[in-house]
Amino acid sequence: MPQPSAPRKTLGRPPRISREEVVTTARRIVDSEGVDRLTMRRLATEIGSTPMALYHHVRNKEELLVLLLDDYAARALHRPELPAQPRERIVVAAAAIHEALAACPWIVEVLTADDLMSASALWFVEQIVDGLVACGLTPERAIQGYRAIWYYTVGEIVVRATAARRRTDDDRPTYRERIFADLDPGELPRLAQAADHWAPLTAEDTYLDGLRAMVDGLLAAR
Amino acid sequence: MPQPSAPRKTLGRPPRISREEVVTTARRIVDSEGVDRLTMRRLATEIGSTPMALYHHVRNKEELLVLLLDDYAARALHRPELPAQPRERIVVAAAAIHEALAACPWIVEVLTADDLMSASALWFVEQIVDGLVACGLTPERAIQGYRAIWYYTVGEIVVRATAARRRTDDDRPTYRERIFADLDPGELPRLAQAADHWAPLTAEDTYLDGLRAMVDGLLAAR
DNA sequence: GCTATTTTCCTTACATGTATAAAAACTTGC
DNA sequence: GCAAGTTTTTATACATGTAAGGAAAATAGC
Repeated sequence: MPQPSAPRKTLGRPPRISREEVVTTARRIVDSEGVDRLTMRRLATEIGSTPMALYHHVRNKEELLVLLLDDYAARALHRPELPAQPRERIVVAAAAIHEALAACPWIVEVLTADDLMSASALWFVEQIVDGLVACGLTPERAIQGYRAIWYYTVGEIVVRATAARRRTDDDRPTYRERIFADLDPGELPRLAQAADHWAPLTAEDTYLDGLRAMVDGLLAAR
Repeated sequence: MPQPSAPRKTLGRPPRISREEVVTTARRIVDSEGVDRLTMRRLATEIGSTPMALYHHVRNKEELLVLLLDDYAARALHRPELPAQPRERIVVAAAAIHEALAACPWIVEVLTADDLMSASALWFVEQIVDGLVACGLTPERAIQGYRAIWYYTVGEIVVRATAARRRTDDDRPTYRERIFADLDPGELPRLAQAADHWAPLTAEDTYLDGLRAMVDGLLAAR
């Protein structure tokens, strides 16, 4: 792993490829052919090297994907005009992150990363935390609040993306469908009643509603 | 794939293993040696068969894991005494699901399943939806509310589990640590201020706080 | 120039999920 | 009993991530 700060005149065999080149090439593959086509071998040949050489610049494939997400965030996250009102500021900042991530289908495998992803997302995090503080939360509470929002956001994206993947994967009846088919209306009346319109309901995009609810709830807890 | 309803006197070569046997054996392996040791080959030899034979009883490994989760939920989800007050009922039901899932570390890979997982969890879902309706939400809103809670719950578990995995994987400095190390307090004051106690804060278990906030917010939206 | 050291790269090998195609073990219709 | 059809099982093969160990290419000390 190359040291970030190497003031020395470089010792050892000089590298022929760089971490940046690896990431850039990976990005090109993902952009043009989808994340499924990104294999270490493919990337290696594309870059004119061997698979194992990549592992000197990237810890493993997962780290490569995190770096890609990072790179993507830096390009896709444009800072919007934020409303002055703190509560709205929180909502808009979170929604901006959500929108960028949701537009990036391959992201799911990485999204489970620890909190705040890339450096370029930090500004949004700052806005959210600051908004929560401006609404009267203590700094600790504000951070916890941000995390709650982040959990909700990740959950929404991951669940929806997986559901979508499963749907295209296959056309046999889903587990869900079979379960809903034989619901006992005596024991589970609400679900039985909802059985028919469950699918359309879950297809709706209600991220914003949930987000607002979460923010309202966080602020009401003052 | 065996038909659920096969009234006929069974046609074709009689099966030597059953889906149930596959799941049961898989469960034994996971329970005793962890989910990492569950490979299709290992499972096959354990069961006295060949890897590809399993694929006649289970669509693929992911489905096997879903079935395992199902099985786990059926055993681990005990219906608690629910409070009479609807708001508290929602919280307790959701917390019960969360507790069971969080106690099951291998679950993450499956947790991204479409909404409501196993049949045995449906009762909890019913309680949540019913509680929301009892608090005045329309049935549609109640289902959306349940889904928001589910997203939050999945996000919490997935993010925390992945963070934990990454931590044990490696002891090199995290991405997060490096980012926090050089925060610009001018641009990101809240984060810079929080940099030191970010790690302990994120280690805290605040699921319940976020859950209450979400529920409060959902109910306030009436 | 020569050896030691350091860093990067390459070769080989393995475990894994699973696609494909053929074989095996049945029932049914004749 | 035999051909056709159906379902399960097996054998073989491939793509993938990556571990292990050695080769290559540079610098540093002599």
